[in-house]
Amino acid sequence: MANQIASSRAPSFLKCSQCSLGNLCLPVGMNNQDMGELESIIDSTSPYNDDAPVYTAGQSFDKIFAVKSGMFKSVIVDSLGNDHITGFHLPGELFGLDAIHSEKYTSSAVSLGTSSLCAIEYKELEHLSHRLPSLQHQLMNLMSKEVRTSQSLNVDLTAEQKLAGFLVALSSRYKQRGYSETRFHLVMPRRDIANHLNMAPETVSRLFKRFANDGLLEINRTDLTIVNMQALKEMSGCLSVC
Amino acid sequence: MANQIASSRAPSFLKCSQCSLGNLCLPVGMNNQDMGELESIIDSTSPYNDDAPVYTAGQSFDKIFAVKSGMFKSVIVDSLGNDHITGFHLPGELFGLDAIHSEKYTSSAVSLGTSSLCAIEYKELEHLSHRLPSLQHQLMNLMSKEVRTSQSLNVDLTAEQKLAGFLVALSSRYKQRGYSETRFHLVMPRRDIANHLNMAPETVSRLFKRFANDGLLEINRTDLTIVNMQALKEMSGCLSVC
DNA sequence: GCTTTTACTTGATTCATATCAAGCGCACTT
DNA sequence: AAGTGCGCTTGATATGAATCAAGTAAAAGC
Repeated sequence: MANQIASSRAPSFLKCSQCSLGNLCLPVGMNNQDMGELESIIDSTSPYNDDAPVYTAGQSFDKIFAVKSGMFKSVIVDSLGNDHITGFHLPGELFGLDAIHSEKYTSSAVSLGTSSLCAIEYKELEHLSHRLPSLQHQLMNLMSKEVRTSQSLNVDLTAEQKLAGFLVALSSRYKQRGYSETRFHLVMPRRDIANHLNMAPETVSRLFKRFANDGLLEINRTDLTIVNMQALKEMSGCLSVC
Repeated sequence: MANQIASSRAPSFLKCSQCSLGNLCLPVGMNNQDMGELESIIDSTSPYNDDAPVYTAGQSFDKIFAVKSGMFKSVIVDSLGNDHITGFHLPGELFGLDAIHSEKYTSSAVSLGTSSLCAIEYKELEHLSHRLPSLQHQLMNLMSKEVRTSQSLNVDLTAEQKLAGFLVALSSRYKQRGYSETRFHLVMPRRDIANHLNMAPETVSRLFKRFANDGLLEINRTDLTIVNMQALKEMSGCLSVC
């Protein structure tokens, strides 16, 4: 299965113990018995179509979510109504964690293409993690990682560095999931990449062209092949990678 | 005590139960007995002088810290050696949480002026939070808040909006701590404000002048008075506030 | 008390990237 | 197969903020 091109096809796993994402997701470090307890509070949702919302900013917070297949994005809206994409979520990644401290979701989550989720009642998760140290440990690890990822996005970089870093980080996340690190589909439109990295879509387009001209990558619509990973890494300034 | 101007003078509290910051810090929601247990794993450190490091990026992670008095900043360094200030930490705030998921501190922490800290062995804190649900709850809340704060800093705003937002957020944090929300000292130099907000120090200087000319605030060296809070809030686009 | 340093201010110029404005091409419709 | 729409590309121009370059003023050192 490794090194196939990442797709948004949804395998219909039901149990954490049978899920191939266990080494990335909540069950990291858990024994079979604990995993059984975790499974008992997890709901599998029906698939989400392209652009389908999981929750909307302002709704009362109750669940966090783990991506089973496909991709989701988190979006915050400022007071002028401008969107900002705070992150893209790949299989095995959690989202909704930013809402814990408030009673409401502070961002909206939306599916990119067809995707599927596990839903976890946060109250139950919190309760269970009192009894399962390994679960609590992993939850803290994931939160800490999220803090760090957001922080490294704040660093002042050129458009070139930001896009290179984005691609390298995405590649690395696909690799962790058993997909090819050099060839994958860009599920999100250019507009979304641009928004997430705080640049104009035109800039993303121009940079892709330059990267291709310079032999760093080949790109055709959503089909991306990284040709010179090392150069991309160096260009990125190693913001969230290295 | 309320509404005095924030200073870096250090009150020498020893116990959480006697600390005025209990309503913001880790003990939120804890009963006296639980607080006693928490106190048993907390070390009070000797004061830090201006620019004194608490830890340096790369050091092995063992403790997280809570600010008792004064202010600290967290700094990450990219591969080119450029610093980036990820945050300023006021009394009652925790830092070091970004290091949990790795074995090492990923940022450096440095005192601004004379400041003091509580130090908490993370292993012990994690262990204790298995037994104290309220502690675990508050820890998750604080992490979640940190995620959200970092995310809102990523939103694409003009220099004007960013600086206005920074001042409004700082004001609100001082207010929570019982200090004046309209008048306080900017402990950090312009250079640090600029770095944190990804702008040039010259831009910060020019903006302060413009804000003063427009009657939004009065500023003299480090002494800041906010004259028109409403206008500043509106200008900020309500990034991390509202 | 004078010099030096450091932080900050102010003005002139440059530059990276946004914005504006067409145009292209693939996919979906009918 | 022609029409339509949307996402993307490409070029020309505008602009916000960085950089460069002095100059000022408060604090620190001698």
